[in-house]
Amino acid sequence: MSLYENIKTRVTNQLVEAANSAQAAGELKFEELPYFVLEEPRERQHGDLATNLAMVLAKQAKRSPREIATTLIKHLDTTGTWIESSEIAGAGFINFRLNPLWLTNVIGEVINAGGLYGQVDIGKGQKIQVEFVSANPTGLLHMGNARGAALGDSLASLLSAAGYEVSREFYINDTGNQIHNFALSLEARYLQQLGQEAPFPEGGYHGEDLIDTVKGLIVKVGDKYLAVEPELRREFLVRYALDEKMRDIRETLQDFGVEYDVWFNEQSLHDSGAVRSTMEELEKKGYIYEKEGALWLKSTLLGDEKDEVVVRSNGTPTYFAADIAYHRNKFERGFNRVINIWGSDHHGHVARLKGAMSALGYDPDNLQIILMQLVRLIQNGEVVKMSKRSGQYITLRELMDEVGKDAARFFFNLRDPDSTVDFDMDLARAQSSDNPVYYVQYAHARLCSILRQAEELGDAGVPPLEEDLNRLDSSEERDLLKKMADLPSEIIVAARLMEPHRLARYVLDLAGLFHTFYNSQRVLVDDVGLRRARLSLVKAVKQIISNVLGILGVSAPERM
RNA sequence: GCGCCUGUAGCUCAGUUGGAUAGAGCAUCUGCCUUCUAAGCAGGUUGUCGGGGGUUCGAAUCUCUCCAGGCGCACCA
Repeated sequence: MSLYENIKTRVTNQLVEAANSAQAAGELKFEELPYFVLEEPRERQHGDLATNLAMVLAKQAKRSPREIATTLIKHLDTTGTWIESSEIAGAGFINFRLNPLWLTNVIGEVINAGGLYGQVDIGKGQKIQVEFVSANPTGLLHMGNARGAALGDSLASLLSAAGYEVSREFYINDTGNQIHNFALSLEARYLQQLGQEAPFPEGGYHGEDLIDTVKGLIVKVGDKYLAVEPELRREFLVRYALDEKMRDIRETLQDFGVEYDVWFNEQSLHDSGAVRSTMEELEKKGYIYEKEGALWLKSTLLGDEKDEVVVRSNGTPTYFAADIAYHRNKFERGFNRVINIWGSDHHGHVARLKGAMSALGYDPDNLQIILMQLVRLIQNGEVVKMSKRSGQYITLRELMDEVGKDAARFFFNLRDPDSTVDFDMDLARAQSSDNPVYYVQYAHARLCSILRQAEELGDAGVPPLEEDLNRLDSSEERDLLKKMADLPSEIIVAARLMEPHRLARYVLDLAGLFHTFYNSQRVLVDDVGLRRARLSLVKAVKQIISNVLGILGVSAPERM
C-alpha cells in the first residue's frame, strides 16, 4: 500500500474510532456510522485532508455538524497519522493539516518502485479479458476503431497495473453474411479490372482498398480465375483478401502500439461445433422455440425487448448465435471478468447477450460492455457519414500519418467514452502541435535534460540526505509531491471505474505542476545537498510520467 | 413511439458512490529567455453547469418533466 493510501486508511480508521468512543462516552448518538469520505480538498487553504463525517452524522445525532465535529476532534487519536492540526470549517468539514515531512518520503517510494510505482493490487491476480476493436476484416481500420484501440489497450494496461491478469483479444468475423457480400464485391472488382462487364452487388463494399487488393492479386495470378467456377473463384478471392486485410489490421494496430494476446476466429466456433452445442444447450434449458421455420431465443424472458433469431429458416446460424457461443467460450477459458468495448451503435445487443449468458448459467455482471459513443467525421464544417460499405472514412493509418500515434492515442484517452467525438482532420492537422500530449512529453524531455547535466556533474546516482529532502518545502514542491503520492489512488479509482482517461488528466496535471516548479526553482544549484534532493525529485517525477504514459501507450521522449 | 448516450467559458472538453469560491487546454490581452529545453511560466478576461420543478444542511452530480443533438429498435453484423 502506498504511503498516501496508508495515511488515509489510518485517519479513516481513527475517525471511526473517534465516533465510537464519543458514542461510548455518551457524547454522540447514532445507530450506524454512515458512509463518509476522507479526501484531499480542492482548495489548498482547506488543509491536506478533509472529511464530511460530522455532516453525514448530523441527521442521526440530531446535532449541528459543527458541534459534532468538535466532539469528534476531541476523541480523535492522531498518533501515527502525520496529522499536525485539525480544524472545523465551513458547514462542518473537519480539515487536517499533515506534517510536511511525510511528503518527502514519496520520493524514495517512487525511486524504489521504479517502473512499478503506481501499481496496486485490487485485482489480486483475477483473470480479465478485454476484447476490443474486433473490426470486420472487410476494410481498413477507421477512426472508430482507433478510438476503440486507444481505449481498449489503455484499459487493459490500466487493469494490469491494478493487479489483474489481463488478456487482450481480437475477434475476427471471418464468416457470415458480410463475408459473402465481401466475396461478391471482390468478384465484381476482379472481373471489372479484367475488362469484364460485372455489376457491383447491392450492399457491396465500395472502398478503394478493395480495388487495390484485386489489382495486387492480378499481378500475381492474372486472369487465371476468369474461367473458374464462380463459387470457387469467390472462395479463393475471399481467402486471399481476408489474409491480406488481417495482415494489414495486425500491422496497423501494432504500429498504434497495440499487442494482442489472442486473435480469435469466428469460423472456429462453427468448425468445432461450439455454435451448435451452445444452441442445443439453450434449447435443453427451454430458451429456444421455432417460428416460421427459424429458431428463436426467448430473450424477452432474459430482459430483452423482443425475441431474437438464432438460426435462420435456411438453417444458417446468425451472428448472434455465434456471439453467444463465443462468449460462452470466453467464460469456459476461465476468465473471471470479460470486458467488451463496442461502439454505441451495438447497444441493442447488450441486453440479449447478457441474457444469453445468464441463461447458460453465467453471472451476466461478469460480462461488462463498455459502449463508446461514435466518432463523427467533420469535413468543411459538415458531418460526413462514415461507412465501410460506402468507402467513406478516414483510416487509422491516415490518422497516424497525419497527427502521429502519440497525439492520436492521447486525444482519445482525454475523453470519456460516453462523449461523442467530432473529428475534423483539417483541424487536427492544424492543431497537432497544440495537442496536450506534447505538454507532457515536453516535461519528460526537460526532466531528462536536467538529469543528463547532473550526470556530467557526477551527481546522478547520489542519494540525498534525509535532512536535505526535507528542504523541499516550497509550495511548488509540495504540490508536486502530493500529486506524485496520489498516483496509486488514481489507479485504483480509474481501474474500478474502467476509465483510463483519468490517467491522461492525471499526467497532464503532474506535468503542469512540474513546469511550474521548474520555472520557480532551479534544480542544479551550487548547494550540493539541495541539488541532490531536487535531483531525486526530478528523477521521481520523470519515472511517474514515463509509467503513466506507458499505460496510455504514449512514448516518453528523452529529447524534443 | 420506445431504449441508451450527450448538453458545463467564444471553441474542445474534465469534474469517483451529493460537499466548501465549478476547472483545464485552445482563443484573447499583459509581463517573463546573459542561469537546468519559451513545445514553458506568471497574471488578466470569459459561466442562467440546456430550461423548469422536487429531495437535501448542501445539487453540475440524485429524481421528475420539458427542449435540443447523437445512436439503436432486421431471419445485418
